[in-house]
Amino acid sequence: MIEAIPQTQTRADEAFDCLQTAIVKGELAPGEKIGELELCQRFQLTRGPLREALGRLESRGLLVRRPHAGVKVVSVSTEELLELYRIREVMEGLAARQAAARMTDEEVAGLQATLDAHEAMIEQAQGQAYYQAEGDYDFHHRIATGSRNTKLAQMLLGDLYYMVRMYRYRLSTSAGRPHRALGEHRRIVEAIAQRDGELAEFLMKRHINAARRNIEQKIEEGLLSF
Amino acid sequence: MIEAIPQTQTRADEAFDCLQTAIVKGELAPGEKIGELELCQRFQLTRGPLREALGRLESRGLLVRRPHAGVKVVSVSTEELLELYRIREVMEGLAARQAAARMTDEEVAGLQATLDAHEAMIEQAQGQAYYQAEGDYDFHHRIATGSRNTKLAQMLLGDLYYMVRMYRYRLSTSAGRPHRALGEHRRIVEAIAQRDGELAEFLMKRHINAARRNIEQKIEEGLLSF
DNA sequence: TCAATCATTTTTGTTAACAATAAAGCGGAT
DNA sequence: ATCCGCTTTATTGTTAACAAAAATGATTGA
Repeated sequence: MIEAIPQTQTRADEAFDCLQTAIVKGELAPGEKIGELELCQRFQLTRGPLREALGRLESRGLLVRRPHAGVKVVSVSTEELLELYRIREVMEGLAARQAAARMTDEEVAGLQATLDAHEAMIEQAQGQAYYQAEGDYDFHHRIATGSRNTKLAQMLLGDLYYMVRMYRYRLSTSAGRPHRALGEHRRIVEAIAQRDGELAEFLMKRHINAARRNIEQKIEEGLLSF
Repeated sequence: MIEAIPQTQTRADEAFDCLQTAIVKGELAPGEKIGELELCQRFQLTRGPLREALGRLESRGLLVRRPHAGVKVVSVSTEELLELYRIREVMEGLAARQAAARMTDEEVAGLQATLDAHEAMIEQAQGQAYYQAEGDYDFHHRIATGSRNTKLAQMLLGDLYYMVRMYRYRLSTSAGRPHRALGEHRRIVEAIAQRDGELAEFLMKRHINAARRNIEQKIEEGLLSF
């Protein structure tokens, strides 16, 4: 009974994780036709589990698959990234509202703690992009789970966030504006702590809206062209 | 070139479709442990494609799968159905807003035509539940695609609507209130036709909110207990 | 020289046999 | 009699061989 969790990770699960991170990190070029055999020897597995993983990834929209024509990673555009942010705006607004009503006090405290850690990280490391992104991801992750809305959390954590991260890697869009984002995060947590769901929703929507406009601006400046 | 679309439907696709409809229609009981072999001979296919389809369905949250323990259809609760409507409210609100800005005039005309057909159907058939549900589905379907937001449409059409239909079958929740819903639909289309995105979003949110409260009321009356 | 058709070859889709794991049933001991 | 442990068994996970389809390349005709 040393093993508390049996959790026999199946090969298909491994394949799914490996491929997902590989796609998100851009190690697999978009549009590139990629063979199953190649993937097999690359990730050290056989075609059965691989195909199962491919099916899951296709279902999630990370790659497209034409019968007998192979798989290729989805092509991405800046327009689609902006559309993703529009979806995030309404969904995470809902998540914040429900989180304000349903999060336990302990969860709220944990949320504040992550913000403190995040602030220290920014000051110390001058806002290194990686930790910045990681902190941001942690924040939104906690609120999504805090909503206690199973399907909502599933859609955000399982679909949208992976998509956003993929686009960000592809377009090398660092989150930018670390201090300002942190301030917005603080206000959102404040509203949640006061159990003010409407305010939390409003602030979260404005927060994501600002992030989207920030990307739009960069595009106009030609910094994100590709 | 008689064949415009090659579309070699693969067996895994067939399996996916068959299983999805079977789950949605409630032909597979929730919680029931169901063997792969049983599914194979039931749908006349082998385990390879079947497993691929199972992976996709698991990824979409229609069934859960524990390693070596088999698959079972997700259990559902009225609370989760209400949560689905909360998600629909914000997502379809967004869809309506974007549809107002992006739908072509032809699409708007088509939307109005479906509403006319729907109205005729209701008067003639005294609002038979099936056609009622079908018309409702068609309406929301058109707006989702009309938003021109690829991921949004994918999430609504590929995930949420199947979920909602499954819950409705399980809880035998007929949509109810056909005339009132039709009127709400008309107002939404009106707003879209006038390219008033904000109004369309507001009306759509209120429409879905009303549907949710209708279900809540039925639950309180004990009509939906199970 | 270019185009079109046919054969080759690669790659995907499918199937069936094999291995591993967990559930279930049986037996013994307390 | 009940509980614990072991063995059995059935089901899942995996692998490799097989079949089919499409892309590629060469050859032949115009």
